[in-house]
Amino acid sequence: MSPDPPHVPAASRPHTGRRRNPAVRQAVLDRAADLLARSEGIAVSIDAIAQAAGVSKHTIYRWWPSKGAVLLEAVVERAQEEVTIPDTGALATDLETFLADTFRAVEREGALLRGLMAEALRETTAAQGMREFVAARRNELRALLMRGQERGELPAETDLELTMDQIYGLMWYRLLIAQSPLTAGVAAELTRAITRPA
Amino acid sequence: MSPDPPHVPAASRPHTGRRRNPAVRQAVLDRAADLLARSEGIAVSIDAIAQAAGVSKHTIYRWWPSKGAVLLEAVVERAQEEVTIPDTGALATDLETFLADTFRAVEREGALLRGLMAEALRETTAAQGMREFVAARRNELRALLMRGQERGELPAETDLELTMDQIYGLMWYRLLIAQSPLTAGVAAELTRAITRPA
DNA sequence: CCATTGTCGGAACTGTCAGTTTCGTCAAAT
DNA sequence: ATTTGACGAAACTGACAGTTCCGACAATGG
Repeated sequence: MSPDPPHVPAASRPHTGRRRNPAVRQAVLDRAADLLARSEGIAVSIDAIAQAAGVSKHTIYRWWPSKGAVLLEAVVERAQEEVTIPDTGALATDLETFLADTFRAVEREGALLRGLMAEALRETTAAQGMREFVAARRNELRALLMRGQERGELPAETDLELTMDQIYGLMWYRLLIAQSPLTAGVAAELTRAITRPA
Repeated sequence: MSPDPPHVPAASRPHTGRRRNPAVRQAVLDRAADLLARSEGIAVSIDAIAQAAGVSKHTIYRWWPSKGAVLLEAVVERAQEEVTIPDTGALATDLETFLADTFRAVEREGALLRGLMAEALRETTAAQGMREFVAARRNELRALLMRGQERGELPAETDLELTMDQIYGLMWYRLLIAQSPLTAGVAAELTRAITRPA
């Protein structure tokens, strides 16, 4: 997930030469996310990111293998502190809160996620990274659902993987295809549909 | 959906000059679909389609406004006769059959749909066309679900739009992101989840 | 038969963009 | 002071979408 420096100093010789400027990394990621979020539809070029960040293209390609990798890391960094995993003891409450938080974050960073998806569809490294990112998010949701299932709030025979596909599927579908909103109301309704008492 | 001829003959003067060669249209669409289905991951270029179809690029751009439009029409044409809408009188049976058929078609033309999605994410006309295509598919499913709802096989308060988002969402999610299979078993399980007795 | 209208292939062209390379500069560590 | 490596500037390559120009050819109307 983090950038892959091509010149890794050997363990024996700790370091020589000028050190990497951390401000560069941050500037690139921040401006990449900004540009992506702003320029709805139009693709964001590496040149544009470089110029906006006040950084040379060379430097970007020193630390990231491709444009997709930059976008991916920008998304991951933004998404990191967006959603907390609730644990109130009631599945319906936990799920609705989680979904509402997630949807809000997705609505805010929608253009960014669309741009990332576009990249993932034409570049293997971005696709791989995105699958890892998505898997991490799934793990959070799975834990939440399993707690509910263990408490008997969800039938034991419910296939959680399928349920998660329905949830995240709906989210991406609305984001990418239908372009319909992901409101708190949708979170509530979806929660009702999933936890519908048997 | 159909190509938009830039030189529409006026109604008063029926036609003059050489007529359009229908074989060209078919060759372009067929080879576009083939290339798209085959070249998993790598984008298909207009030059490649033109060469494979034995047609000049000029001719393609005479009849289609953009690459996305070509891909879209190729997909639509392939999808036209793939799925029939069952009406057996039992929602569970109808839905499972419909989903199994749909999933089989999607599995077969997965690369094609991914290519189309990539195009739709960076081009407005392709995105617009895809939304229309998707809406048409939704209408079929909606009719199927409504019949079941009227028979009381689905609670009256079930939001069909949300249900369809869950179904098509799962499909696209697996196709685009998870890259997990869409088997007949998934169709059965999803049907159970949707028609779960209250 | 012949002028007109429009289709088609070939090929050159423009513009954009990802990714590479070269060069010169500057900072940190020995 | 010398080495190692980070950085900017800028030129470059190659791919590709979309455009334009040309010349050939086919259908139609007179």
